[in-house]
Amino acid sequence: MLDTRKLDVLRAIVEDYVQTREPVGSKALVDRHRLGVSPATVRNDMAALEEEGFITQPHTSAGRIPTDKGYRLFVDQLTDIKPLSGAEKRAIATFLQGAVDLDDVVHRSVRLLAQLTQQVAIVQYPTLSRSTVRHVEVVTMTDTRLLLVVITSTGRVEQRVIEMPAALDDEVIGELRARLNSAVVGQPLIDAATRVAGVPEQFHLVDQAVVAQIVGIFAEAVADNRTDEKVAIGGTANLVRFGEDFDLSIKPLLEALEEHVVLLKLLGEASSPSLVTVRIGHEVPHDQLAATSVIATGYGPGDQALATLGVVGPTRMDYAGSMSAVHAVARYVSHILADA
Amino acid sequence: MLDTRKLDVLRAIVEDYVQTREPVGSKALVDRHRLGVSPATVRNDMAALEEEGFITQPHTSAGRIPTDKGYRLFVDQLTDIKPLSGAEKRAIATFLQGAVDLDDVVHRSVRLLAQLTQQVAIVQYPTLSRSTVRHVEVVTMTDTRLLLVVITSTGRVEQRVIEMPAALDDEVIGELRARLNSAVVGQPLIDAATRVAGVPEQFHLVDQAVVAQIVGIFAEAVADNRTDEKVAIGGTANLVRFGEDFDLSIKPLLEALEEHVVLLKLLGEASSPSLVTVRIGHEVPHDQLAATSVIATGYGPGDQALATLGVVGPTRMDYAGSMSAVHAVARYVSHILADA
DNA sequence: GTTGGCACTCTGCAAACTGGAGTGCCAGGC
DNA sequence: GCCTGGCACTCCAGTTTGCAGAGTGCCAAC
Repeated sequence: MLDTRKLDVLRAIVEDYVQTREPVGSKALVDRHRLGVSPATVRNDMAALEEEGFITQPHTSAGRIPTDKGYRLFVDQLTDIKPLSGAEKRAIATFLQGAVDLDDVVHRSVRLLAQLTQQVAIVQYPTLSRSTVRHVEVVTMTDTRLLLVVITSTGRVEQRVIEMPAALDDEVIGELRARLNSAVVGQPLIDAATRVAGVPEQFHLVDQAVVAQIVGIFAEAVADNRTDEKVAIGGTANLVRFGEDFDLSIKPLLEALEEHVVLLKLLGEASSPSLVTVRIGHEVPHDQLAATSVIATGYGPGDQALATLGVVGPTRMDYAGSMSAVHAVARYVSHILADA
Repeated sequence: MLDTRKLDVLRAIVEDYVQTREPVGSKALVDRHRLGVSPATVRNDMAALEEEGFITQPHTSAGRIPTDKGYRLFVDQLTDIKPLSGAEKRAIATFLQGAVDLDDVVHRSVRLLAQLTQQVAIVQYPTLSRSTVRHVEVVTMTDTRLLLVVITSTGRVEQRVIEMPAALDDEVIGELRARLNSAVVGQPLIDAATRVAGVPEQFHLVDQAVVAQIVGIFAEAVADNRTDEKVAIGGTANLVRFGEDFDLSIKPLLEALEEHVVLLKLLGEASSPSLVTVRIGHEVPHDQLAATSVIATGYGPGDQALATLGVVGPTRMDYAGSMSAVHAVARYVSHILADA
């Protein structure tokens, strides 16, 4: 039904349309590509492709543009993840190498991704749920105020200020620190809340009430997955191009970028870093973004997917280039996290 | 030269133009405002105002629009910071009250500000330079890897991973922790680097080299004012309105929002929270943003200005409302920081 | 100093027009 | 049987033209 020439024609249409942003006609196609046939033949192929729903005409007597289905076929069969050039790889490596902490890694990644793809880039912070506790610190601020700091294996730091109903001895606080640490260090964060449940009863009766309260807040802070919603965004200036090139209104996208919950839904489940997910147009789980595509993949130390990163752009985008950029950045970030 | 009626006319022009987004003519003015004179008289006043450079005509036989100079006069003399309603105040208070840590305070503030003003909101994180050290924590991660955590009086947490050339005894690390803390706790962060200079020589000769290296990185991290550039941005979706209502291209603004250094220049020096700064059009220190205005003020515990927050919008904006919102949010945030 | 009137200017919008690009189809050729 | 050149047809996009409306500046009268 679709012989190789028709596939070639589809590929040519996608490539031209991505580049020129204009419906592409049969003549322009044979001029720009060595198809070896005449415009009339191409027209017949186009009619077949349109019949199958891979391309469409904005109006009679206009050129063709790919449909979402056409992009899908293009992505699935007609394009490979092209490896980046050595120079590009080196640029990525050196750019990310300089990061001093997790925040820095995330921010550098998002900038890099935005610059490489010329799209809007999104990087989710590594989820806390699958990381382990590295250290718990209890700091006295005033008599009745403590600061609880939890450091995780991915380098994230959670902190919480606690008001106590009564002062605690420095000694007791030292003991609390020790017991909390021995209860949870090395354990998955997700288990931490239950692991500390027994801590208060290890204390003197007089201190138990206060300790129980502190431990309660600790458990709460640790169970709180609000922080899983944390994301960094970059390349919003590229949105302007979307609006210009494109009839696409950038309003829904800007709104989505403000709503981190929505964003995370766009990025989708964290997949393996070696697997790049592409969602095209209506496949994106948000009605108002039917004209945008999302390219995403997971990342994390040792290839376990802790979080997702990716780019968002118009359906008419350079899929091959963006996919390889996303893939490469995810690999390097994973690498760095494994080191740190 | 400018009698009160002319000033009234200017005020009316600004108000109408802000609301309707269209050049305002003499007839429309007398219809919408009780000026008590005829259109012809208003026309004479308009001619005078134009002569003085407060208003201008986009083209002959169009209505007038305020110039930057006109807005300036309006802001300086014709408008007062109108107090917010009780309901608004309560909304601000409850919305900010729920914050659990500094990050949360900043993010809530920026959202709130964006929502109140319907502009793009910017909140700078409290500068580290003027805050004091509350606690230093040294955490062993592996034999040759330490995590240094510095907690400041404004609730910010700085962390740095350190690779050591050789392992250190737990005892030595404990001593290091104690000596670092006693050297800098309660001291201004800005002095911390010099205050720890003498720490290494207090150690056994065998450990001095390694300790010196750690202290060096500590000093570096603390002196690093890279973190002063940290800002949160909200309400970017409101940019769409700017583009629509307005011939203003949002591109330079989006670019500025990506460049935190530029942003901070826009916000300007942190002023007292009771003093709201307004920069109008060409007064904004960025050529490409000649059609935008910035309203900013400082905030910080006890009215010492640690950082700046504000909004950015088209020169044609609701100055009175935005100024009061900026003022109110700065006050509440300062209040919360003083508490925490 | 204020007002009503009047001639003039300029935009913004709609309708009409035209050139060009692209298609579909068909008959002829390899 | 598939490919090709030719041709009539369609539709958009950009331009021109015309017109109504809004606003101004100026002047003479109050």
